[in-house]
Amino acid sequence: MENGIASTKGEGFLSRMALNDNKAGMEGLDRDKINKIIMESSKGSRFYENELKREQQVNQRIEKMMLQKAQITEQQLKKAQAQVEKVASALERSRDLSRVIVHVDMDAFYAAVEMRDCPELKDKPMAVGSMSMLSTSNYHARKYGVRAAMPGFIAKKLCPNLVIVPTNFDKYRAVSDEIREIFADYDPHFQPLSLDEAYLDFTDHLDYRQSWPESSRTHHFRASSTATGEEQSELPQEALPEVKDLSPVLFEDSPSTSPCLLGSGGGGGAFEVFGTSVEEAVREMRFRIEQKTMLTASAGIAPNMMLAKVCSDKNKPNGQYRLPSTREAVMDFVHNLPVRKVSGIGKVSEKMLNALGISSCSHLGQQMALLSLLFSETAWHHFMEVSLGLSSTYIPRHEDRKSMSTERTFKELSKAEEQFSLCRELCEDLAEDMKKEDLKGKTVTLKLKNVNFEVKTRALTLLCAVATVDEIFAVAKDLLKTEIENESPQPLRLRLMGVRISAFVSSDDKKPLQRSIIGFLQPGKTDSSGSIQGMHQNPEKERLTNHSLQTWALTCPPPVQKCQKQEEVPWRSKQKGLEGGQTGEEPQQSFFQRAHAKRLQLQAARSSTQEEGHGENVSVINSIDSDAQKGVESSSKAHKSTASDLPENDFVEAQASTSGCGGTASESLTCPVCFKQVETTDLNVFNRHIDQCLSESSRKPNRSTDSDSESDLDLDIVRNGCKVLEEWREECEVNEEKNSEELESNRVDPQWQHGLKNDPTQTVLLINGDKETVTSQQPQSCNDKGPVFICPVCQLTQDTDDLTVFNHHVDLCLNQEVLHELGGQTSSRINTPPVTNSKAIDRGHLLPKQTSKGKSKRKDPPSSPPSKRAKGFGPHNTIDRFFR
DNA sequence: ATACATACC
DNA sequence: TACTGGTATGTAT
Repeated sequence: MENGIASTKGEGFLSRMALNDNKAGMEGLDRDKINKIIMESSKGSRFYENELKREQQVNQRIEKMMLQKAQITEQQLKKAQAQVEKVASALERSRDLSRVIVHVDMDAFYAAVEMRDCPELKDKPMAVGSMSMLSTSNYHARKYGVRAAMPGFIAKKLCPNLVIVPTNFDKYRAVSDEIREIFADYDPHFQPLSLDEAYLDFTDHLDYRQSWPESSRTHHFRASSTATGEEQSELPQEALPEVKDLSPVLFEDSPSTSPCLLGSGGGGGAFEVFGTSVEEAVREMRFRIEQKTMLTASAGIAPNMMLAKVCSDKNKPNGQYRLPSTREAVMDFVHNLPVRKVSGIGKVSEKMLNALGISSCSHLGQQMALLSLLFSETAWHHFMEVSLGLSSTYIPRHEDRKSMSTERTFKELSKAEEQFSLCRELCEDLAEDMKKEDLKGKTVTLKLKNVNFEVKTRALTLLCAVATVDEIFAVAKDLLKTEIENESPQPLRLRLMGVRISAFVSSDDKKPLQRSIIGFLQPGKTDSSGSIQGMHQNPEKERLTNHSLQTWALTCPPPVQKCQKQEEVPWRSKQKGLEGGQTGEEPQQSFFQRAHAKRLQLQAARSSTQEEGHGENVSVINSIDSDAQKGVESSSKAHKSTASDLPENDFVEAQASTSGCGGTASESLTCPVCFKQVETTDLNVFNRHIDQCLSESSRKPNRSTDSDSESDLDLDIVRNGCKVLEEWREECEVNEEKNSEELESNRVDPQWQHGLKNDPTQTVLLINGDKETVTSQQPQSCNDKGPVFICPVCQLTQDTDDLTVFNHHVDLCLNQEVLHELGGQTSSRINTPPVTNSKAIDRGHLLPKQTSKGKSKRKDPPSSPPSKRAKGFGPHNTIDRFFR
């Protein structure tokens, strides 16, 4: 079993350091010679030593795997084989070849832009970046082995004439905007992967295109001026003044050249009419990109994303490749495809697979049984898909960002003081960025890399979302301080520091962020793949859902929200808007948080009408945002004794304690699914109960939603929230009585706070205002004198106080609405192959698809646009059923 | 919830 | 002299 270890690649080179030549433009290089230079340049460096260490870790992993492999019995293998075959056939049944997915990728993007803007560079080997690191290189340089992610100084050794141009991101961004405009003409929902890359679903475009007149498929060669903004979308058919076949950045040795350039000639008014086929459409798109930016792009056309991506590489640069939409062609294509070509399978995975004798996708298929025994479910399912040439056929809309960070590498930094001030700078930058996107997050992570390249991350999750410099720094500083202390008396010898913030909740607390089931039904796009592929994510979501519930039950109420504005009537929120409301960022919030927010809004709305009675409460509610903070601030002062400067802050753990509403008091917990009291305080017991409830409810009849994405909140409340909140309220009321006198002190209870004194303006990170807020206003929510349920769909008051009955009514309403809506727009895409693997759902984990590709972890939606999968809600699987 | 590793551009 | 920076996700604890 030692075999695979170092021998796999034949060389003694560290696999992680060796040249990675599986890139366009790097075929047939003298790898050995190049690797030798790379090694010589690196050997002995701290970087190298660290790589060595990491390589050994990987080797150990492999060793372990091989040991495991050696212990597998025929029996097990056989059994695994059966299992694998089952999954394979289910996957096979789900194969969807009906979509036309295109992956477009600009050729040597940054380098090409620089070459375009500085013709001097055109015939020279050049790269963009610095002596320390290159972002990309032109094709000329690639012949020397110079490529992206290689440090410039090594590149220089490989190619002494290499010209290194500093990056100019603003420029690339501008170009990126230009090409994205073009992308949008072919798929308004295209998904950018980076500045120069995107996935597009051409299916719809092609439908329309069939009936387009030639004039709409005619495109002119650009006038020699600079790229114009709009260009010729559809209309222009008349010759433009002067047109020339400007030939942008060509790659001298590029294998192919844009055909359209050849026939054009230099006369005035040259244009080209493109056909109606996919290839023509894609060629047209590439043509337009070239005319507009003087840069070339390559594209891949295939029935799914993974394949499209591989295809775009095939005829790069300045080429395209189409993989026919037949199972035959796909299997054939995949047969000899090296696993490393697949996005998501990187150095390490490749090496592990290699150790098992797997290098191509066909091997992958042959070894599935073994793989299923050696890898996680997620992993082997992914391998399985790869081997079958399957992946998502649905291009997820751009998802909201999940984190934001900034990090910096520098010359060794060992003085604590400097480290703190650097940390502060990073926080300033980060806060600025956060502000730009109007975000707030609850988790702050500090990243440190020492001079030996060892990386460490330290995170802390707060109860309240933060966004300002002071808030972020307060946390980061403490994290840093802890690390410094841990190391002392040695100093931390840092070479990099970074700060990240995640666990976003929207900054003005009104946006839900976590769409629930309704998100599944967004109009516009519907995944026709459905079935198994669609299910991949569901189990995962089930888990998440479950998890949110669990978490909720035992933690404090969500942060205080802005109470006014927004709809007065919860149910009435936004209506439709295929793209509308949910586009931007909607950080995440659990269903309960949203429910809570809604509730506050309700109260606020109410308060404005029925003054008094709860006058005080009202004022509390209305001033929460501004006042609660101050209140806490001042209290915190009282509590926090002395202020301190940078390094010496108290570090108060900001762990959420148990049970909601501040108390630890409750003897029983309310199940958010069945609404029953569960007589326990044991989290595990309670969780088990919820699990059970969830799996039961998931077996029940269907439900669904309308196609909007945010009215779901309202729905959630109706469905589960009210009752839950009510009980919750009751619980709180009890607690309130017990605690009302302690509220003040609770506010500053160290447990809830994480303060900072450093600066003059004391910053308070954790505010426990929710508690008071919630408790003090409880007595209303869903009803005062008995529940009044208004159906969020038909808007009619329902004459029942039985939640179950009410929910049933809503279900019916929704089903009708959804059917109506779907029938009206995408009837053709609702037909998804029927794959029912309720097992998967119940298991909560089976087939947790992860479209590999670090980026595309996106799980495809079950049968319709994903946008956001439900997290704060249980049974989405019923939705699946509904749509299958 | 954390920490660390992998991956991608 | 010199081996990035930003984001997401998977795995393990």
